[in-house]
Amino acid sequence: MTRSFEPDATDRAILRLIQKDAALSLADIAKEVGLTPTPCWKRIRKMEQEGVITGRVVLLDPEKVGLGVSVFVAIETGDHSAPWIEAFATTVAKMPEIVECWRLGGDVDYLLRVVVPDMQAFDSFYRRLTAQVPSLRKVTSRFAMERVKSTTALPI
Amino acid sequence: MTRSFEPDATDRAILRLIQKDAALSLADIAKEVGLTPTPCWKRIRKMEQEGVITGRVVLLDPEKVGLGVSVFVAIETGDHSAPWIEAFATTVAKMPEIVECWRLGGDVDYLLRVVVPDMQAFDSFYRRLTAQVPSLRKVTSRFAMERVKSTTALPI
DNA sequence: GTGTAGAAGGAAAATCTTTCTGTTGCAAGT
DNA sequence: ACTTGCAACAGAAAGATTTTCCTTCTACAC
Repeated sequence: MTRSFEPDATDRAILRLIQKDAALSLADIAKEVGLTPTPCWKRIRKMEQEGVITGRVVLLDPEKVGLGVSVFVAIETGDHSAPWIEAFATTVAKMPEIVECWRLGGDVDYLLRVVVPDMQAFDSFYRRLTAQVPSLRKVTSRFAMERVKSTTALPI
Repeated sequence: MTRSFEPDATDRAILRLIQKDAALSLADIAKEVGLTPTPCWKRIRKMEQEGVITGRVVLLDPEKVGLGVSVFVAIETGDHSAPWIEAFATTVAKMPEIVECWRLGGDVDYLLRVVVPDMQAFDSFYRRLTAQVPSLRKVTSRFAMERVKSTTALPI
């Protein structure tokens, strides 16, 4: 796979800035990277069109909105067929409590992060998950005690 | 812990929208939630001041910027003292490849997600991590094969 | 050398958004 | 019924984004 996009030092500088704070005005970004607003805007638009920038979002404090409990769920499946994988992905997509789902190599097949208000809500989620997904061989839930670090900024 | 902020249905509707797309104009948001731009803006500003909204960021496609490899690192430590915990948190904060770090309850003490360009870069990271952090009892790395789901939008 | 094409930057104007002002309407409490 | 407080609205001002057009620089051909 050859990369279609090769950001130069200025592109990277812009990305580093707006990965941290997308509310910066073009004037501010431009000043930081040593350009005027126009070429800066052109670079950002190009990166949006090429799909390098996939979106702009606001981040919320989970505690403040009553969603302070994160649980990691490690799943080992007994069925590795394509239809099972596809059905599982569909189920995952439909459950908003699942904010992350990764298919892994090795002993664990899937790792989920689930966000809920409290343990009771997690229990309710857990029942729904295990009821809907067949062929689960082993499901291990680990509760997060502390969010030591969590960033959306990639180390570019 | 009593929640200082109680969002009403309109606040939640606004948050659901801008969690998905923060580039929406106030006019668009207002139309969606059935308000005019001004009260809408006041609600958003209030939520920013109260810390409910912690930031606005752009999200990047990891593949497109050459950071397509995510690795989950599960850590069991032999030292559970406060100074060790603090030193570990400091080290984690300083390593930009670590995009997430959670302290867990149960058998695994910490779970990290590490983002790197390739396996070689992961090896380099791994060496640096194990060299800098003392008293690691067990470190298990699992490579992500597929990002089935990954969202910053909380199920509010 | 000279000419040309393409890429990247910049200035200024047009357009659109955000932010602020003052005002109105509604609901709860007296 | 009257006040009080909150949340909404309309419209204006301030500010940001987006467009247009122009200049510069480099690479390549003649």
